[in-house]
Amino acid sequence: MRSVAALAGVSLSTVSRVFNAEAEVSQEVVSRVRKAALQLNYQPNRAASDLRRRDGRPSTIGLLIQDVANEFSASIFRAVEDVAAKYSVSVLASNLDGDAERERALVANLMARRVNGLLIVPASYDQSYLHFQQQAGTPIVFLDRPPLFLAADSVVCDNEAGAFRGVMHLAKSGHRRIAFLGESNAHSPAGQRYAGYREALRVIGAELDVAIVRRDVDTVDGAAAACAEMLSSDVPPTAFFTAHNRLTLGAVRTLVGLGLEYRRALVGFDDFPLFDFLRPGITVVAQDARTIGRVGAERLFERIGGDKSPIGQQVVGTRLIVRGSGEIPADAPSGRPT
Amino acid sequence: MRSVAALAGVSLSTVSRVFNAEAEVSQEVVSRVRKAALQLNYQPNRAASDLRRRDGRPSTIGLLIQDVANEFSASIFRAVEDVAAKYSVSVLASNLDGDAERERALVANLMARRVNGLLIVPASYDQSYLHFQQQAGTPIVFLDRPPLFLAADSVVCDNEAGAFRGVMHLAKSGHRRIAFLGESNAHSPAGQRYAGYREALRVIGAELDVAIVRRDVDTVDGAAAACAEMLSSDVPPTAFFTAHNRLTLGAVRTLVGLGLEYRRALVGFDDFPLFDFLRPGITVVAQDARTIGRVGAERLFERIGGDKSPIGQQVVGTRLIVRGSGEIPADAPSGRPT
DNA sequence: CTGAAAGCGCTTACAG
DNA sequence: CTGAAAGCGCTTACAG
Repeated sequence: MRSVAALAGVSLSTVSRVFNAEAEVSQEVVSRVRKAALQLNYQPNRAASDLRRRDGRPSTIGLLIQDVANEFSASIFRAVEDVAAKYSVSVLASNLDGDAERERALVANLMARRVNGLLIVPASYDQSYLHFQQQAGTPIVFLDRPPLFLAADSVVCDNEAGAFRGVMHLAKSGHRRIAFLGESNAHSPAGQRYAGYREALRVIGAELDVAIVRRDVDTVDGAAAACAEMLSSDVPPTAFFTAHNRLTLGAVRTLVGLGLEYRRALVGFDDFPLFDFLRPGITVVAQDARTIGRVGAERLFERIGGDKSPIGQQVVGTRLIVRGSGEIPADAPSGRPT
Repeated sequence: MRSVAALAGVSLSTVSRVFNAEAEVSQEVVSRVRKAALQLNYQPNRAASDLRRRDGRPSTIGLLIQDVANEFSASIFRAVEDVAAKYSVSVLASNLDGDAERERALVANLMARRVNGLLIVPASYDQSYLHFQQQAGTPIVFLDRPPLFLAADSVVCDNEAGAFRGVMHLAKSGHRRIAFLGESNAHSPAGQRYAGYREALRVIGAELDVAIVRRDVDTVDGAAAACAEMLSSDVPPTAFFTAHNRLTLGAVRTLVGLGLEYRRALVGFDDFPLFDFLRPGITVVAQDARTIGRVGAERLFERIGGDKSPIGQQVVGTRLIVRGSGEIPADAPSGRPT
């Protein structure tokens, strides 16, 4: 910048003005400076200019998600980036993989960078450590999971209501012996989905049988095994409710493997690509990650803009998508798989 | 920082030393400063420290991909972030959606931020504009597509060889009338995949029939329609080679819709979730986005580290995954669909 | 409309 | 081992 000023024969202030306000600088000088800048291949340094500017923040937000290789995380990222782009803000994104320590390290990093705001799908159980960052003036919005031990905005989907609806949908086809497969992470949405399952059982007056409830399944293989085990029991379930798309995949694999895909009903929480291409199509309670990301990002930008309204939780609805697997009747041929 | 120094009764230099080198500062002073920092809830400002440091770069790389909602882009992002995390470097990522203007704007933004390096899956046709940025000392590595009108490192998959292999695989089951569906973007990998297709036809001595070649299909619906049209012709193809997973989806939809999924062979380029769950499973030439991202990121960090070796292109192999759809014989019941 | 000066929050020789 | 001073590349009152 100094050399540009020298070459154009003006002061640093003037060069700065040319690259910002543009107003109150004469045409003649503007073109002289531009020419010099071009000749020297000058590029303004954003970091330096941010530093001197009012709040000294870099027009960047941080985004901490679980794993961008997941549909859900990827959709959130995409929606967030779209909103951020509208505000000419960049996104610094990282994957947590459920690692709470990594979360803390990345948050510290983002704070040292003075990001304008933070969007987070937390991996940690306790987010009270973020209180300092909030005090320091960094707005934080939680996605998918509400904060624990911290007052902050959040955007979640109606996990309990969605699960309830999914299980009631199975009951509508006559099912009363409905298995539950859920993730182990008790403080995650999995807990609420289980609550919805229990509530549905209560409403239809079905008994809760721990033999067909598994709340410690985290992988496709685990779900496939759990599903097979339940099916080989003396009183196998006539329907399955899987609380995560990964677990739905496992259940599908086992059902297809045993040739039972048209004999046992299945409703999954969370959609997945090609679920509509399978035969039968997989009936799901779909959550809208795109909307969760968009709404969360918009909330964040309101906060960044100075919005002081009370902290709140926004709930994004789920949608039951009927495709076949969830409408298989309870009186389809039963008994042990052959 | 100033108040920390005041509270601890030391100079700014000392505070700075405590938060960096840590060496040559007495234990007593260190603890005094730490205490003051804690009390004031002090957080160092990375931007300011970067500015004063040797190269003034923010330990950040830029990543421009097409659309993180795509499996391919997401896998690249994930691999790049993993490598960057190893180097304690953050990733600023944006989606281009094939928009060349957006690409230029985002590149300018990243350069103004003085990112340490740039990874790009270009949307533009001509990347000569990046020459300035290279001169300014920002290493650039291309992913998926080699640079045009610019000398830069790149990591691509063996598009032509992969397509060749996929088509040859179809020929092995007796097919000679093999349709091609490809994207319109001629300077993208689509062009090379088409070249592989043509080469395979040449090798097996089959004639190239433009009636069953479509190089302007970019959507699932478009592929489904093109596939249906070809099937309803007087001399329909006995097999399909689709040069993109989106197009493979369209072909599958049409084949299943017409009940022909076991009568026409199909090999697709690029895998997709659940292709292994479909019946028949979809045989694909899979590219390894994860490896492309990892290798590209590692190359970038070598360059950032000062590596001056000659610019080069690294080719990541593809893998033929046999699942059923590609092994359907040419003499399966043919004729017009009923 | 333009320039000289101070300063953003930090680091880095240079003294002591 | 510690401090005073200069400076990273820019912006912003304050004069003129």
